[in-house]
Amino acid sequence: MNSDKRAQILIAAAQVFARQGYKKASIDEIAEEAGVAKGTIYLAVRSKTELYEQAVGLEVEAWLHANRLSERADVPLATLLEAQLTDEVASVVDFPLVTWLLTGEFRRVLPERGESLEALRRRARANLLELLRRGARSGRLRRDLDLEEVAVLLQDLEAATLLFHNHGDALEDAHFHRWDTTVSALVEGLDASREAAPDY
Amino acid sequence: MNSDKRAQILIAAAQVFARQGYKKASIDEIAEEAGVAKGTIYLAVRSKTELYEQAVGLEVEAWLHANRLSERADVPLATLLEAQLTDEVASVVDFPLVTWLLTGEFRRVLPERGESLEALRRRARANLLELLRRGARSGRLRRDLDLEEVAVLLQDLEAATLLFHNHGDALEDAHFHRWDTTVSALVEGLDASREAAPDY
Amino acid sequence: MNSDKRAQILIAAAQVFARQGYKKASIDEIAEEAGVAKGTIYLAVRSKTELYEQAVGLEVEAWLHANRLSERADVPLATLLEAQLTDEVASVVDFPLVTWLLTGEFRRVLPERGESLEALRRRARANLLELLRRGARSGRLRRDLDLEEVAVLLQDLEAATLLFHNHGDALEDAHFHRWDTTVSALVEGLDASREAAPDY
Amino acid sequence: MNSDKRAQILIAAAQVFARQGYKKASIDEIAEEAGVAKGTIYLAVRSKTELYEQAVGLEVEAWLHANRLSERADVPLATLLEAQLTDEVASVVDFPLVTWLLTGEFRRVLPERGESLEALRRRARANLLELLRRGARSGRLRRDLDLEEVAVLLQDLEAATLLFHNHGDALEDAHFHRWDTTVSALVEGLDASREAAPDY
DNA sequence: GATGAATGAGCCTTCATTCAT
DNA sequence: TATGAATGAAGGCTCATTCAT
Repeated sequence: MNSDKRAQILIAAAQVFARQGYKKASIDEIAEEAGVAKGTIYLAVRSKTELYEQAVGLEVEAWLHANRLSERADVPLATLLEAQLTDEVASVVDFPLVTWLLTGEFRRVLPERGESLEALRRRARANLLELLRRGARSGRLRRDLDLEEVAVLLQDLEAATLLFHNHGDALEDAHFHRWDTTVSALVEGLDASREAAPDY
Repeated sequence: MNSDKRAQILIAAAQVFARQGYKKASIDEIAEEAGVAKGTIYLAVRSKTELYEQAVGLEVEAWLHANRLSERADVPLATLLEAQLTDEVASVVDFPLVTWLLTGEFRRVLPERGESLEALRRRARANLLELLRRGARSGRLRRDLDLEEVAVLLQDLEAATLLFHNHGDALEDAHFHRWDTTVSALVEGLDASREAAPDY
Repeated sequence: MNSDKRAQILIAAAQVFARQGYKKASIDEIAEEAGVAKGTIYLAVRSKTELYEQAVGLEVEAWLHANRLSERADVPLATLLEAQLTDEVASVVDFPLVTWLLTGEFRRVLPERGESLEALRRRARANLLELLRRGARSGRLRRDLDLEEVAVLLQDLEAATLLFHNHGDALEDAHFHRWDTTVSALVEGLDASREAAPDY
Repeated sequence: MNSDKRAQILIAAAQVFARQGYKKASIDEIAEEAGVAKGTIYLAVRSKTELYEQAVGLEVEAWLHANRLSERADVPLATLLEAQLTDEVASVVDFPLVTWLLTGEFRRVLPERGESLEALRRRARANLLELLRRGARSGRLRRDLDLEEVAVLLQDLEAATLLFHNHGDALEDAHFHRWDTTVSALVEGLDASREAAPDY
């Protein structure tokens, strides 16, 4: 299986899954969207379940790449983090399956694949985690933080915000105002200078 | 069809729909959950579509009843509204189909039943609307407000908040802090003393 | 089970079977037509199959009674036979299940009840057979005839004619002209004076 | 869908429909008769309704082909027509669905497909109509005749006769005697020499 | 006896999956 | 490797039949 064709299938699958939902999406429609025969899909994946997982996985990678970290080192961590969070949330509209992953729709569709779900969510935190690690290496982060845990917290914040986004209504302005405040507060709370004083 | 048995079926349907999603839920599983035979389902409803609508409808009623208005008249409207919004949002975790209704999942599942969707959403605004009407009758609300429109706004606020709630995580505290602010601002904006001056 | 109610059910069944065909007719519709509950039907018969047989049986009896023989003895046998055939054929439009019985539709519906079919067809020949027997007793019939066989022949003639009747079209006039001829020829062929001469 | 397999399915369907009637015939039984899986049926047709129509259609074609016109030009039209009618009627015993079509059973089964019924009946008149047209071209037919209407008349005659045929019994001889007379009369009535004199 | 709610086998149809080409 | 015809399990729905009242 040529890698291009494989990607072509997964992209088509992502589009159809986004359009129809998991159950209603049919292999027939995905094959047509991809411009291949039905059987070819089963050369790329073993089942519809795996097709869904792979499609989500590919979209996560594309989303991560679209939001990959810049190498600029002269910008304060707080600014970088806030920009990263905002960009990831804003770009997710082009990656609907990432929304499903972050908001838990994925779990409802494939309840028996919780493990796969967690792996994908973890992967989706890669950029944030890397950013935190850089902050830690440069000493700008409180040293008592579990970076994984912080990344999870930030991802949950993204998830919640992303859900807001889906409701393009009058609340959005109010929400984005609060968004700034929240992110600022969080990022400030991570600052090295706030490190808990040892108990002595 | 005995009313109790009908309710029993609708409740079972609500559980299975909540667990599996609309498409994946099977009449067989719903019948087993309800402890009746498959055919019995069709004594209560005419189709799976109607079963879904009725199950959502019943859950809306139960949710409205769980959050029915008290008759206390000595409490300020702003306080009552804020409490009502908070209660409705907090209780929705026990009524997953209400979540689907408010967040638009319903529309994805039954796109051809938009009318039914709107009717159910309207019904789900009943408590808020009644509270606003009481406020209007007692002169504590700006008279130039379209109460229906205000109720829609509040319902949208609930929908967004409710999506937050689904992520029972560390963000909750931060969120509830913002919640207070938002509701307060909204309710204050409705106050009679802010009424637009007539144009003369 | 009161005999009137039983008849009421069988008559309703006959009407619905005539309207819908065997398979499409539902016990529900028959019960409603009869003005009884579904369960009551099963006090009268054991199954839909039996209901069909009984309904046909009742209609055969009603049809035989509507065409019962007069006692006039002074009329030539040929005239009586011709009148009897014509009357039976003409009256069958009010007894649609008799049509089904005679034309074999019955056999297609209940292939495993061929025996019952034959019994009903035999019963439906009762008037003709009795007329033939009277003719035989009064010596007006060739003595070498098997009366049962002759009755079958006449019944088949009825069946064919009856099928013609179902096509209320331009052929009818032509057909009735031939009908006279055919019946005359047949009846004349039965005349005692034509009895085959012994071979000696 | 291979054309042979499609025909195989339609032929099997025709057999089962002929055996069981439309309602009682099951897709399962048809699939088994055809030696294919149930799903394969739905590669050939979209529904049981269409399967029935196509099966009738195929049988009509096979019947028309079995009775296709010879090219002999030296035979009188009356003789050709009589032979054609006799052949078509005689051969219909091998095409039971054609019987259903001509006698109106089709209409009882699929009352909502009256249009399809008419199209099939029209198609089933193709040979007769072509023969009439040849007669018209060679001047052997009254010129004031609507050939379609004449074909309908002949088809109705076939339908009625065909019903006779279904009772392979002692009446047949008598019937065929009348058949000759009727067809002769009809065909003679079509003769060019009987053409109505113009009104002047 | 009479009722009709309840049952569940059986039907048509869909679609994920397989496999001969 | 790629195809798509073929498969058959599974699902929504109907309706003959049963049985508690």
